[in-house]
Amino acid sequence: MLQIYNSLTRNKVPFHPIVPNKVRLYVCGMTVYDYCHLGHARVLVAFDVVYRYLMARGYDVTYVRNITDIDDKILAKAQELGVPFTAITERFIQAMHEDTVALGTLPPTVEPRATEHIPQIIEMIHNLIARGHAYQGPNGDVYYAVTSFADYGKLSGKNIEDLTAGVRIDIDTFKRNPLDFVLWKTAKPGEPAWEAPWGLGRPGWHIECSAMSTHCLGANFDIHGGGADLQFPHHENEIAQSEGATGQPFVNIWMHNGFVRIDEEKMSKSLGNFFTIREILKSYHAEEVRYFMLSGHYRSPLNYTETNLDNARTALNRLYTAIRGLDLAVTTNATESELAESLESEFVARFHAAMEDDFNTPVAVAVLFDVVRELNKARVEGGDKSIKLGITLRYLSSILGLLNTNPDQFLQGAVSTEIADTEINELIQQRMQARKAKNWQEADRIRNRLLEQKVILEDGPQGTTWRRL
RNA sequence: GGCUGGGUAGCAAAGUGGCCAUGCAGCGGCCUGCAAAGCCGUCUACGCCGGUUCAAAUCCGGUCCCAGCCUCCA
Repeated sequence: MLQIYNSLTRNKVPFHPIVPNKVRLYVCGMTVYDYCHLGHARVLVAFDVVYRYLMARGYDVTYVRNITDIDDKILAKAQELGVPFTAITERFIQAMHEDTVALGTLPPTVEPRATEHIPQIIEMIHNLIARGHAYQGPNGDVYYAVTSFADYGKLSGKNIEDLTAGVRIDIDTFKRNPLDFVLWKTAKPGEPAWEAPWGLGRPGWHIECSAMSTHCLGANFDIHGGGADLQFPHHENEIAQSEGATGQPFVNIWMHNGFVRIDEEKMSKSLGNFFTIREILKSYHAEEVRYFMLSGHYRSPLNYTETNLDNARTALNRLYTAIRGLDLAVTTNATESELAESLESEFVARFHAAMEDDFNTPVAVAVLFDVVRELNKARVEGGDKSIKLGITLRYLSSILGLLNTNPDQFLQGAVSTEIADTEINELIQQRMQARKAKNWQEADRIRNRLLEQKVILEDGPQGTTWRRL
């Protein structure tokens, strides 16, 4: 039985989809005004694994991940560069897609954009006003009245009194309550704007997610995810908006992933201590980044260090080395039931037990290494058992989005420009001659020379193979 | 100040009452021309102080430290 930690109730709950066998999943995606950093990579990978695992369990999953393509920061950047805001969003949407492809994440079922859902946003604001949850201020902006929603604070464990006590004094406010937030923002001259009953303007940040999720998945759906920093106020406000507008319960399970940290501090744009995905990919294979993310539980903080990425590299090398040279063609795109005869059920069961416990990837990964040990032992003997273990390893890894590359390609792949494959092979040939002549000094000289180029040679019964460090 | 989480060996990271996590690194051995890879064995743990229990890293109380949210943020 799959158990998922629900941020709303702060405990693990058995997962029962609202519609049997169907899962509706919404994840807050990116605001596209800059390149994605490792923190974004973590959300992408964490929910990619949730998506993959739910599908592996046989669920028909609708995965919605939105794009925020209208927002103050986007407008600020457009102004700074003197270009239309769409030039900014187009550029960074494309960059984001490049990053998601590089990270090996599956594309979501739908990727809605705020600017393409203005009618739905307007309709929801209209409903909120009609139901007494929203009002138009003297400045023309439309606000959500937090005191009109009795459950406000239920997700983040806050209450209106405490929040009010700590609120900053905002002199030019047109809000009835300092905690009220903008649903519709009146456009200043020159700003992009859409027609609405309350005048030309644009949606506030929180309303778009309510409108898009409801539009794509219905008023009540199964799982809503995002980074832990979105829990308050963003997700709290989404609940207030959606439940206020529809009168129905909004989301059954809220999932929040932990942060990526640098020097024990949250990685974020505002702190300026971030690495973009594309920067990291200059030094590390995307799969190493993914392994690094999965080596910790999705709710725990994850400390970014080069040592940790290097550890991910050696760990992944061990996994790939285990299946190198095995003929596992049969596994391509097969489902678990199709593969049943080819899998070692004990490891499959342990893997599922780990994943069913709130997607416990560190334990699931540990199972992979147990498979590796058995596999390496079986390979000495040869025969069917090693194939079966290899298929098991690759199948289970695929659920985590790992080991999808050809092993030789991965182990010999260059991350940055280094010594060319042809030159490596030439040197290996030279060394082979030296070894035949038992000229060990020359053989070792060549091996050391390659090692300086971060190429490791492995002499086996079938000849010499190589891999990059 | 209010509210969440967390402190596990050299590093990373699970576990949550009694038995092995796991990966890397270290040490010893096997294998190898020597290595590498692999296999076998092995050493470093549960922040601190009390308590409950036959038994606690795991439960309870206290205490110290860390991170996050309360402002845009994945």
